[in-house]
Amino acid sequence: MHDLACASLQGDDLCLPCGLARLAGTPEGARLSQRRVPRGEPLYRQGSAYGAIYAVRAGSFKSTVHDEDGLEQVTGFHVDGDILGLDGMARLRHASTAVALEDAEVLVLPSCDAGLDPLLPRLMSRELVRQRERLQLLMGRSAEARVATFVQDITQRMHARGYSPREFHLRLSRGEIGSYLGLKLETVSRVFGRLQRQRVLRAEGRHVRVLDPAALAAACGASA
Amino acid sequence: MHDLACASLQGDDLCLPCGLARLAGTPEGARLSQRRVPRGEPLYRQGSAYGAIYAVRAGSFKSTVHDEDGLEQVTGFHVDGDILGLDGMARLRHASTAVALEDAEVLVLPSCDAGLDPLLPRLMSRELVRQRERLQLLMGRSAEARVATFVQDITQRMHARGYSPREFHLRLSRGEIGSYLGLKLETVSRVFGRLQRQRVLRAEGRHVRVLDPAALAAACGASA
DNA sequence: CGTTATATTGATAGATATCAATACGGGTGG
DNA sequence: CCACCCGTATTGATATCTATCAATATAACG
Repeated sequence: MHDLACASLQGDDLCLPCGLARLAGTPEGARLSQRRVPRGEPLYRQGSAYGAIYAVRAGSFKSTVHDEDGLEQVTGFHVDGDILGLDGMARLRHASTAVALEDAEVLVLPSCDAGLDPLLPRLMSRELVRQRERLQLLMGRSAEARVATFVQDITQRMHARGYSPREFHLRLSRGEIGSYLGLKLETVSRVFGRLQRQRVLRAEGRHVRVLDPAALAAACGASA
Repeated sequence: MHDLACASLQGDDLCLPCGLARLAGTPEGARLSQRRVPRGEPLYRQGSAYGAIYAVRAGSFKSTVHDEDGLEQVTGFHVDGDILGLDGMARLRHASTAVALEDAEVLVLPSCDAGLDPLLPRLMSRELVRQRERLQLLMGRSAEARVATFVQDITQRMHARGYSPREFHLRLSRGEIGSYLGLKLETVSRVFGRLQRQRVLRAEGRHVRVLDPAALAAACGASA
Protein backbone atom coordinates (compact mmCIF):
# COMPACT_ATOMS: atom_id res chain seq x y z
CA MET A 1 0.00 0.00 0.00
CA HIS A 2 2.89 2.34 0.58
CA ASP A 3 4.50 1.64 -2.73
CA LEU A 4 3.18 4.75 -4.35
CA ALA A 5 3.86 7.13 -1.54
CA CYS A 6 7.27 5.83 -0.61
CA ALA A 7 8.60 5.58 -4.08
CA SER A 8 7.55 9.12 -4.66
CA LEU A 9 8.54 10.72 -1.42
CA GLN A 10 12.10 9.62 -1.61
CA GLY A 11 14.67 12.05 -2.81
CA ASP A 12 14.48 15.78 -2.98
CA ASP A 13 12.04 15.89 -5.82
CA LEU A 14 8.90 13.88 -5.78
CA CYS A 15 7.97 11.93 -8.84
CA LEU A 16 4.49 10.67 -9.28
CA PRO A 17 5.11 9.06 -12.66
CA CYS A 18 7.76 6.90 -11.03
CA GLY A 19 5.42 5.98 -8.25
CA LEU A 20 2.66 5.21 -10.66
CA ALA A 21 4.91 3.11 -12.84
CA ARG A 22 5.51 0.82 -9.91
CA LEU A 23 1.82 0.35 -9.47
CA ALA A 24 1.43 -1.39 -12.79
CA GLY A 25 0.50 -4.94 -12.01
CA THR A 26 0.40 -4.60 -8.25
CA PRO A 27 -2.82 -5.17 -6.32
CA GLU A 28 -3.08 -1.44 -5.69
CA GLY A 29 -2.59 -0.73 -9.34
CA ALA A 30 -5.39 -3.06 -10.28
CA ARG A 31 -7.66 -1.17 -7.94
CA LEU A 32 -7.23 2.08 -9.84
CA SER A 33 -9.42 2.55 -12.87
CA GLN A 34 -8.36 3.94 -16.20
CA ARG A 35 -10.33 6.13 -18.50
CA ARG A 36 -10.02 6.85 -22.17
CA VAL A 37 -10.71 10.35 -23.46
CA PRO A 38 -11.08 10.86 -27.23
CA ARG A 39 -9.52 13.88 -28.86
CA GLY A 40 -11.53 17.03 -28.28
CA GLU A 41 -13.54 15.56 -25.43
CA PRO A 42 -13.45 16.96 -21.90
CA LEU A 43 -12.10 14.94 -19.00
CA TYR A 44 -14.08 17.25 -16.74
CA ARG A 45 -15.72 20.63 -17.06
CA GLN A 46 -15.42 23.79 -15.04
CA GLY A 47 -18.23 23.84 -12.52
CA SER A 48 -18.97 20.13 -12.59
CA ALA A 49 -18.85 18.13 -9.36
CA TYR A 50 -15.41 17.14 -8.22
CA GLY A 51 -14.92 13.40 -7.95
CA ALA A 52 -11.29 12.49 -8.42
CA ILE A 53 -7.96 13.70 -9.67
CA TYR A 54 -6.29 12.19 -12.71
CA ALA A 55 -2.83 11.19 -13.83
CA VAL A 56 -2.17 11.46 -17.57
CA ARG A 57 -0.90 8.16 -18.97
CA ALA A 58 -1.05 8.88 -22.66
CA GLY A 59 -1.89 11.80 -24.91
CA SER A 60 -2.10 15.42 -23.83
CA PHE A 61 -4.60 17.89 -22.43
CA LYS A 62 -5.19 21.59 -22.23
CA SER A 63 -6.75 23.23 -19.19
CA THR A 64 -8.98 26.22 -19.71
CA VAL A 65 -11.06 28.56 -17.64
CA HIS A 66 -14.07 30.44 -18.92
CA ASP A 67 -14.79 33.86 -17.51
CA GLU A 68 -18.29 35.27 -17.01
CA ASP A 69 -18.62 36.14 -20.70
CA GLY A 70 -17.65 32.61 -21.66
CA LEU A 71 -14.31 33.68 -23.07
CA GLU A 72 -11.87 30.82 -22.93
CA GLN A 73 -8.38 31.19 -21.55
CA VAL A 74 -5.79 28.44 -21.69
CA THR A 75 -4.20 27.89 -18.28
CA GLY A 76 -2.34 24.65 -18.69
CA PHE A 77 -0.83 22.12 -21.08
CA HIS A 78 -0.42 18.63 -19.70
CA VAL A 79 1.30 15.49 -20.85
CA ASP A 80 2.19 12.02 -19.67
CA GLY A 81 2.77 11.99 -15.92
CA ASP A 82 1.02 15.25 -15.08
CA ILE A 83 -1.74 15.41 -12.50
CA LEU A 84 -5.05 17.03 -13.38
CA GLY A 85 -7.94 18.23 -11.28
CA LEU A 86 -6.22 19.43 -8.11
CA ASP A 87 -7.98 22.77 -8.39
CA GLY A 88 -11.35 21.13 -7.83
CA MET A 89 -10.86 20.19 -4.19
CA ALA A 90 -11.30 23.67 -2.76
CA ARG A 91 -14.98 23.98 -3.58
CA LEU A 92 -15.60 20.33 -4.51
CA ARG A 93 -16.32 21.57 -8.00
CA HIS A 94 -13.88 21.71 -10.88
CA ALA A 95 -12.38 25.15 -11.31
CA SER A 96 -11.26 24.53 -14.88
CA THR A 97 -12.00 22.41 -17.92
CA ALA A 98 -9.60 19.75 -19.18
CA VAL A 99 -9.86 18.77 -22.85
CA ALA A 100 -7.89 16.03 -24.60
CA LEU A 101 -5.77 17.42 -27.45
CA GLU A 102 -5.43 13.92 -28.88
CA ASP A 103 -6.82 10.56 -27.91
CA ALA A 104 -5.71 10.18 -24.31
CA GLU A 105 -5.77 7.90 -21.34
CA VAL A 106 -5.79 8.76 -17.65
CA LEU A 107 -5.57 6.97 -14.34
CA VAL A 108 -8.41 7.88 -12.02
CA LEU A 109 -7.19 8.66 -8.51
CA PRO A 110 -10.03 8.81 -5.99
CA SER A 111 -9.31 11.65 -3.61
CA CYS A 112 -9.13 9.58 -0.46
CA ASP A 113 -6.93 6.85 -1.80
CA ALA A 114 -4.83 5.54 1.04
CA GLY A 115 -1.72 5.24 -1.09
CA LEU A 116 -1.96 8.70 -2.52
CA ASP A 117 -3.06 10.63 0.53
CA PRO A 118 0.25 11.20 2.29
CA LEU A 119 1.68 12.35 -1.00
CA LEU A 120 -1.06 14.75 -1.90
CA PRO A 121 0.02 17.85 0.03
CA ARG A 122 3.48 17.70 -1.45
CA LEU A 123 2.12 17.23 -4.90
CA MET A 124 -0.09 20.25 -4.46
CA SER A 125 2.69 22.26 -2.96
CA ARG A 126 4.79 21.58 -6.01
CA GLU A 127 1.96 22.68 -8.21
CA LEU A 128 1.74 25.87 -6.20
CA VAL A 129 5.41 26.56 -6.78
CA ARG A 130 5.14 25.81 -10.48
CA GLN A 131 2.17 28.05 -10.86
CA ARG A 132 4.13 30.87 -9.29
CA GLU A 133 7.12 30.21 -11.47
CA ARG A 134 4.87 30.41 -14.48
CA LEU A 135 3.58 33.73 -13.27
CA GLN A 136 7.06 35.10 -12.81
CA LEU A 137 8.00 33.83 -16.20
CA LEU A 138 5.11 35.56 -17.89
CA MET A 139 5.29 38.81 -16.04
CA GLY A 140 8.62 40.43 -16.56
CA ARG A 141 9.61 38.72 -19.78
CA SER A 142 9.42 39.54 -23.46
CA ALA A 143 7.22 37.75 -25.96
CA GLU A 144 10.32 36.08 -27.35
CA ALA A 145 11.37 34.78 -23.94
CA ARG A 146 7.89 33.44 -23.27
CA VAL A 147 7.63 31.53 -26.51
CA ALA A 148 11.19 30.26 -26.25
CA THR A 149 10.57 29.01 -22.73
CA PHE A 150 7.35 27.36 -23.81
CA VAL A 151 9.12 25.50 -26.59
CA GLN A 152 12.01 24.54 -24.37
CA ASP A 153 9.67 23.31 -21.67
CA ILE A 154 7.93 21.02 -24.14
CA THR A 155 11.14 19.64 -25.57
CA GLN A 156 12.41 18.94 -22.07
CA ARG A 157 9.26 17.18 -21.02
CA MET A 158 9.27 15.18 -24.23
CA HIS A 159 12.88 14.27 -23.72
CA ALA A 160 12.26 13.18 -20.14
CA ARG A 161 9.67 10.76 -21.50
CA GLY A 162 11.84 9.29 -24.16
CA TYR A 163 10.82 11.25 -27.23
CA SER A 164 13.05 13.27 -29.47
CA PRO A 165 14.11 16.49 -27.78
CA ARG A 166 14.54 18.17 -31.14
CA GLU A 167 11.24 17.74 -32.83
CA PHE A 168 7.60 17.61 -31.83
CA HIS A 169 4.10 18.25 -33.01
CA LEU A 170 2.33 21.16 -31.32
CA ARG A 171 -1.26 20.37 -30.55
CA LEU A 172 -2.20 23.94 -29.73
CA SER A 173 -3.10 26.65 -32.24
CA ARG A 174 -1.26 29.98 -32.25
CA GLY A 175 -4.23 31.48 -30.52
CA GLU A 176 -4.16 28.86 -27.78
CA ILE A 177 -0.45 29.31 -27.26
CA GLY A 178 -1.00 33.04 -27.06
CA SER A 179 -3.76 32.62 -24.53
CA TYR A 180 -1.49 30.38 -22.47
CA LEU A 181 1.40 32.81 -22.65
CA GLY A 182 -0.52 36.04 -22.33
CA LEU A 183 0.13 37.14 -25.91
CA LYS A 184 -1.96 37.76 -29.00
CA LEU A 185 -1.81 35.14 -31.71
CA GLU A 186 -0.17 37.53 -34.16
CA THR A 187 2.63 38.10 -31.70
CA VAL A 188 3.18 34.37 -31.27
CA SER A 189 3.33 33.99 -35.03
CA ARG A 190 5.84 36.82 -35.37
CA VAL A 191 8.07 35.36 -32.66
CA PHE A 192 8.11 31.98 -34.40
CA GLY A 193 9.01 33.80 -37.58
CA ARG A 194 11.85 35.67 -35.91
CA LEU A 195 13.25 32.53 -34.25
CA GLN A 196 13.10 30.81 -37.59
CA ARG A 197 14.99 33.60 -39.35
CA GLN A 198 17.62 33.41 -36.63
CA ARG A 199 17.90 29.68 -37.35
CA VAL A 200 16.99 28.81 -33.76
CA LEU A 201 14.15 26.58 -34.87
CA ARG A 202 12.01 25.65 -37.80
CA ALA A 203 8.26 25.97 -37.42
CA GLU A 204 6.14 24.65 -40.23
CA GLY A 205 2.69 25.22 -38.96
CA ARG A 206 2.43 23.13 -35.83
CA HIS A 207 5.43 20.98 -36.53
CA VAL A 208 8.43 22.35 -34.65
CA ARG A 209 12.08 21.37 -34.92
CA VAL A 210 14.72 22.85 -32.65
CA LEU A 211 17.86 23.65 -34.61
CA ASP A 212 19.96 25.40 -31.98
CA PRO A 213 19.17 24.37 -28.39
CA ALA A 214 21.80 26.73 -26.99
CA ALA A 215 20.33 29.71 -28.79
CA LEU A 216 16.90 28.65 -27.64
CA ALA A 217 18.07 28.56 -24.04
CA ALA A 218 19.60 32.00 -24.49
CA ALA A 219 16.34 33.36 -25.85
CA CYS A 220 14.56 32.25 -22.69
CA GLY A 221 16.34 34.85 -20.62
CA ALA A 222 15.43 38.06 -22.43
CA SER A 223 13.67 40.36 -19.97
CA ALA A 224 10.84 42.41 -21.43
CA MET B 1 -10.23 17.56 17.82
CA HIS B 2 -12.48 17.95 14.85
CA ASP B 3 -13.48 21.46 15.73
CA LEU B 4 -11.06 23.02 13.34
CA ALA B 5 -11.73 20.81 10.38
CA CYS B 6 -15.47 20.63 10.71
CA ALA B 7 -16.02 24.28 11.28
CA SER B 8 -13.99 24.99 8.22
CA LEU B 9 -15.24 22.34 5.91
CA GLN B 10 -18.83 23.29 6.22
CA GLY B 11 -20.39 25.39 3.53
CA ASP B 12 -19.23 25.91 0.03
CA ASP B 13 -16.27 28.00 0.94
CA LEU B 14 -13.81 26.91 3.54
CA CYS B 15 -12.76 29.36 6.16
CA LEU B 16 -9.72 28.72 8.23
CA PRO B 17 -9.95 31.94 10.21
CA CYS B 18 -13.38 30.84 11.42
CA GLY B 19 -12.04 27.46 12.34
CA LEU B 20 -9.10 28.96 14.11
CA ALA B 21 -11.24 31.41 16.00
CA ARG B 22 -13.04 28.50 17.58
CA LEU B 23 -9.79 27.07 18.74
CA ALA B 24 -9.13 29.95 21.08
CA GLY B 25 -9.36 28.57 24.55
CA THR B 26 -10.02 24.97 23.57
CA PRO B 27 -7.60 22.19 24.49
CA GLU B 28 -6.51 21.93 20.88
CA GLY B 29 -5.94 25.64 20.74
CA ALA B 30 -3.71 25.50 23.75
CA ARG B 31 -1.65 22.86 22.00
CA LEU B 32 -0.77 25.16 19.13
CA SER B 33 2.08 27.54 19.69
CA GLN B 34 2.17 31.19 18.76
CA ARG B 35 5.08 33.19 17.49
CA ARG B 36 5.74 36.88 17.42
CA VAL B 37 7.57 38.40 14.45
CA PRO B 38 8.85 41.99 14.75
CA ARG B 39 8.50 44.33 11.80
CA GLY B 40 11.07 43.68 9.11
CA GLU B 41 11.97 40.26 10.43
CA PRO B 42 11.50 37.08 8.41
CA LEU B 43 9.09 34.38 9.53
CA TYR B 44 11.06 32.02 7.33
CA ARG B 45 13.54 32.34 4.51
CA GLN B 46 13.64 30.91 1.02
CA GLY B 47 15.77 27.79 1.11
CA SER B 48 15.52 27.18 4.85
CA ALA B 49 14.23 23.86 6.14
CA TYR B 50 10.48 23.49 6.14
CA GLY B 51 9.01 22.87 9.55
CA ALA B 52 5.45 24.13 9.73
CA ILE B 53 2.88 26.31 8.08
CA TYR B 54 1.58 29.44 9.74
CA ALA B 55 -1.70 31.27 10.15
CA VAL B 56 -1.46 35.05 10.45
CA ARG B 57 -3.20 36.29 13.59
CA ALA B 58 -2.09 39.90 13.63
CA GLY B 59 -0.06 42.21 11.42
CA SER B 60 0.81 41.58 7.80
CA PHE B 61 3.49 39.94 5.70
CA LYS B 62 4.95 40.07 2.25
CA SER B 63 6.20 36.98 0.45
CA THR B 64 9.17 37.31 -1.82
CA VAL B 65 11.29 35.11 -4.01
CA HIS B 66 14.88 35.83 -4.92
CA ASP B 67 16.14 34.76 -8.31
CA GLU B 68 19.68 33.58 -9.00
CA ASP B 69 21.00 37.15 -9.05
CA GLY B 70 19.40 37.84 -5.70
CA LEU B 71 16.81 40.17 -7.18
CA GLU B 72 13.76 40.28 -4.98
CA GLN B 73 10.29 39.87 -6.36
CA VAL B 74 7.14 40.30 -4.27
CA THR B 75 4.79 37.35 -4.74
CA GLY B 76 2.30 37.79 -1.94
CA PHE B 77 0.73 40.13 0.58
CA HIS B 78 -0.86 38.46 3.59
CA VAL B 79 -3.03 39.60 6.44
CA ASP B 80 -4.99 38.23 9.34
CA GLY B 81 -6.34 34.78 8.56
CA ASP B 82 -4.05 33.97 5.66
CA ILE B 83 -1.95 30.82 5.61
CA LEU B 84 1.77 31.04 4.95
CA GLY B 85 4.36 28.45 4.04
CA LEU B 86 2.36 26.01 1.92
CA ASP B 87 4.93 26.26 -0.84
CA GLY B 88 7.57 24.65 1.37
CA MET B 89 6.11 21.17 1.48
CA ALA B 90 7.09 20.14 -2.03
CA ARG B 91 10.81 20.03 -1.37
CA LEU B 92 10.66 20.29 2.42
CA ARG B 93 12.40 23.63 2.04
CA HIS B 94 10.75 27.03 1.91
CA ALA B 95 10.30 28.25 -1.65
CA SER B 96 9.87 31.87 -0.61
CA THR B 97 10.68 34.34 2.14
CA ALA B 98 8.00 35.79 4.41
CA VAL B 99 8.78 39.12 6.09
CA ALA B 100 6.58 40.93 8.61
CA LEU B 101 5.56 44.37 7.35
CA GLU B 102 4.67 45.39 10.90
CA ASP B 103 4.90 43.66 14.25
CA ALA B 104 3.00 40.46 13.70
CA GLU B 105 1.83 37.29 15.33
CA VAL B 106 1.29 33.87 13.83
CA LEU B 107 -0.09 30.53 14.88
CA VAL B 108 2.33 27.69 14.21
CA LEU B 109 0.62 24.74 12.53
CA PRO B 110 2.80 21.61 12.53
CA SER B 111 2.30 19.90 9.21
CA CYS B 112 0.92 16.66 10.54
CA ASP B 113 -1.55 18.15 12.96
CA ALA B 114 -4.48 15.78 13.24
CA GLY B 115 -7.04 18.58 13.24
CA LEU B 116 -5.60 20.35 10.25
CA ASP B 117 -4.73 17.39 8.07
CA PRO B 118 -8.09 16.63 6.48
CA LEU B 119 -8.42 20.31 5.67
CA LEU B 120 -5.03 20.78 4.14
CA PRO B 121 -5.66 19.59 0.58
CA ARG B 122 -8.67 21.85 0.24
CA LEU B 123 -6.75 24.77 1.64
CA MET B 124 -3.98 24.17 -0.85
CA SER B 125 -6.41 23.70 -3.67
CA ARG B 126 -7.92 27.07 -2.91
CA GLU B 127 -4.50 28.61 -2.94
CA LEU B 128 -3.90 27.03 -6.31
CA VAL B 129 -7.05 28.61 -7.68
CA ARG B 130 -6.17 32.00 -6.21
CA GLN B 131 -2.72 31.88 -7.67
CA ARG B 132 -4.20 31.23 -11.07
CA GLU B 133 -6.71 34.01 -10.69
CA ARG B 134 -3.86 36.32 -9.85
CA LEU B 135 -2.07 35.24 -12.97
CA GLN B 136 -5.10 35.87 -15.13
CA LEU B 137 -5.53 39.23 -13.48
CA LEU B 138 -1.99 40.28 -14.21
CA MET B 139 -1.78 38.96 -17.71
CA GLY B 140 -4.35 40.54 -19.89
CA ARG B 141 -5.07 43.63 -17.87
CA SER B 142 -3.94 47.23 -17.92
CA ALA B 143 -1.83 48.86 -15.25
CA GLU B 144 -4.89 50.73 -14.04
CA ALA B 145 -6.93 47.54 -13.70
CA ARG B 146 -4.12 45.86 -11.79
CA VAL B 147 -3.70 48.65 -9.27
CA ALA B 148 -7.45 49.10 -8.88
CA THR B 149 -7.91 45.39 -8.23
CA PHE B 150 -5.07 45.42 -5.75
CA VAL B 151 -6.64 48.28 -3.81
CA GLN B 152 -10.07 46.71 -3.96
CA ASP B 153 -8.73 43.39 -2.79
CA ILE B 154 -7.18 45.01 0.24
CA THR B 155 -10.25 46.98 1.17
CA GLN B 156 -12.35 43.85 0.87
CA ARG B 157 -10.04 41.84 3.04
CA MET B 158 -9.91 44.63 5.58
CA HIS B 159 -13.65 44.92 5.56
CA ALA B 160 -14.09 41.18 6.05
CA ARG B 161 -11.99 41.52 9.17
CA GLY B 162 -13.86 44.40 10.65
CA TYR B 163 -11.75 47.36 9.56
CA SER B 164 -12.89 50.35 7.59
CA PRO B 165 -13.44 49.39 3.94
CA ARG B 166 -12.72 52.94 2.87
CA GLU B 167 -9.35 53.72 4.32
CA PHE B 168 -6.15 51.84 5.06
CA HIS B 169 -2.46 52.22 5.44
CA LEU B 170 -0.37 50.56 2.74
CA ARG B 171 2.64 48.84 4.12
CA LEU B 172 4.29 48.29 0.77
CA SER B 173 6.35 50.82 -1.16
CA ARG B 174 5.45 51.76 -4.73
CA GLY B 175 8.30 49.56 -5.85
CA GLU B 176 7.00 46.60 -3.88
CA ILE B 177 3.48 47.08 -5.23
CA GLY B 178 4.93 47.27 -8.71
CA SER B 179 6.90 44.09 -8.17
CA TYR B 180 3.76 42.38 -6.93
CA LEU B 181 1.70 43.59 -9.88
CA GLY B 182 4.27 43.25 -12.60
CA LEU B 183 4.68 46.99 -13.10
CA LYS B 184 7.45 49.54 -12.63
CA LEU B 185 7.20 51.81 -9.65
CA GLU B 186 6.76 54.90 -11.84
CA THR B 187 3.75 53.29 -13.47
CA VAL B 188 2.20 52.51 -10.09
CA SER B 189 2.73 56.10 -9.04
CA ARG B 190 1.16 57.42 -12.22
CA VAL B 191 -1.89 55.18 -11.85
CA PHE B 192 -2.42 56.40 -8.29
CA GLY B 193 -2.15 59.92 -9.62
CA ARG B 194 -4.70 59.26 -12.33
CA LEU B 195 -7.17 57.58 -9.97
CA GLN B 196 -6.76 60.52 -7.64
CA ARG B 197 -7.48 63.06 -10.36
CA GLN B 198 -10.57 61.06 -11.30
CA ARG B 199 -11.65 61.31 -7.65
CA VAL B 200 -11.74 57.53 -7.33
CA LEU B 201 -9.42 57.58 -4.36
CA ARG B 202 -7.02 59.75 -2.45
CA ALA B 203 -3.48 58.50 -1.99
CA GLU B 204 -1.24 60.51 0.27
CA GLY B 205 1.91 58.52 0.26
CA ARG B 206 0.97 55.16 1.71
CA HIS B 207 -2.29 56.27 3.21
CA VAL B 208 -5.14 55.39 0.89
CA ARG B 209 -8.79 56.40 1.09
CA VAL B 210 -11.36 55.09 -1.35
CA LEU B 211 -13.73 57.87 -2.41
CA ASP B 212 -15.80 56.09 -5.05
CA PRO B 213 -16.05 52.31 -4.61
CA ALA B 214 -18.22 51.94 -7.70
CA ALA B 215 -15.70 53.71 -9.89
CA LEU B 216 -12.95 51.61 -8.34
CA ALA B 217 -14.83 48.43 -9.20
CA ALA B 218 -15.29 49.70 -12.74
CA ALA B 219 -11.59 50.39 -13.05
CA CYS B 220 -10.84 46.76 -12.20
CA GLY B 221 -12.28 45.57 -15.48
CA ALA B 222 -10.23 47.55 -17.99
CA SER B 223 -8.51 45.07 -20.26
CA ALA B 224 -4.99 46.00 -21.33
C1' DC C 1 18.44 70.18 10.23
C1' DG C 2 20.65 67.76 7.02
C1' DT C 3 20.82 63.27 4.69
C1' DT C 4 18.92 59.46 2.35
C1' DA C 5 15.20 56.72 0.67
C1' DT C 6 10.85 57.11 -1.50
C1' DA C 7 7.62 59.30 -4.53
C1' DT C 8 6.08 62.22 -8.18
C1' DT C 9 6.32 64.06 -12.72
C1' DG C 10 8.04 64.74 -17.54
C1' DA C 11 10.01 63.36 -22.13
C1' DT C 12 11.06 59.62 -25.00
C1' DA C 13 11.71 54.97 -26.73
C1' DG C 14 10.46 50.26 -27.23
C1' DA C 15 7.30 46.57 -27.22
C1' DT C 16 2.96 44.48 -28.03
C1' DA C 17 -1.89 45.11 -29.39
C1' DT C 18 -4.88 46.25 -32.90
C1' DC C 19 -6.69 46.57 -37.49
C1' DA C 20 -6.41 44.75 -42.00
C1' DA C 21 -5.09 42.11 -45.87
C1' DT C 22 -3.16 38.00 -47.80
C1' DA C 23 -1.53 33.17 -47.82
C1' DC C 24 -1.69 28.55 -46.50
C1' DG C 25 -3.73 23.92 -45.50
C1' DG C 26 -6.77 20.34 -44.54
C1' DG C 27 -10.99 18.48 -45.61
C1' DT C 28 -15.23 18.02 -48.48
C1' DG C 29 -17.80 17.42 -52.33
C1' DG C 30 -17.92 17.55 -57.14
C1' DC D 1 -8.16 13.92 -58.62
C1' DC D 2 -9.09 18.50 -58.53
C1' DA D 3 -11.50 22.70 -57.04
C1' DC D 4 -13.38 25.04 -53.52
C1' DC D 5 -13.96 26.67 -48.65
C1' DC D 6 -13.16 27.72 -44.10
C1' DG D 7 -10.30 27.88 -40.24
C1' DT D 8 -5.61 28.97 -39.25
C1' DA D 9 -1.36 31.33 -40.01
C1' DT D 10 1.52 34.90 -41.72
C1' DT D 11 2.72 39.56 -42.67
C1' DG D 12 2.25 44.69 -42.74
C1' DA D 13 0.97 49.46 -40.95
C1' DT D 14 -0.33 51.92 -37.09
C1' DA D 15 -1.87 52.93 -32.32
C1' DT D 16 -1.37 52.36 -27.44
C1' DC D 17 0.73 51.26 -23.45
C1' DT D 18 4.39 50.72 -20.33
C1' DA D 19 9.39 50.96 -19.54
C1' DT D 20 13.17 53.77 -19.36
C1' DC D 21 15.89 57.76 -18.42
C1' DA D 22 16.10 61.91 -15.89
C1' DA D 23 14.96 65.60 -12.86
C1' DT D 24 12.64 67.26 -8.90
C1' DA D 25 9.89 66.94 -4.72
C1' DT D 26 8.55 64.89 -0.59
C1' DA D 27 8.90 62.06 3.40
C1' DA D 28 11.31 59.34 6.73
C1' DC D 29 15.03 59.29 9.99
C1' DG D 30 19.05 60.06 12.62
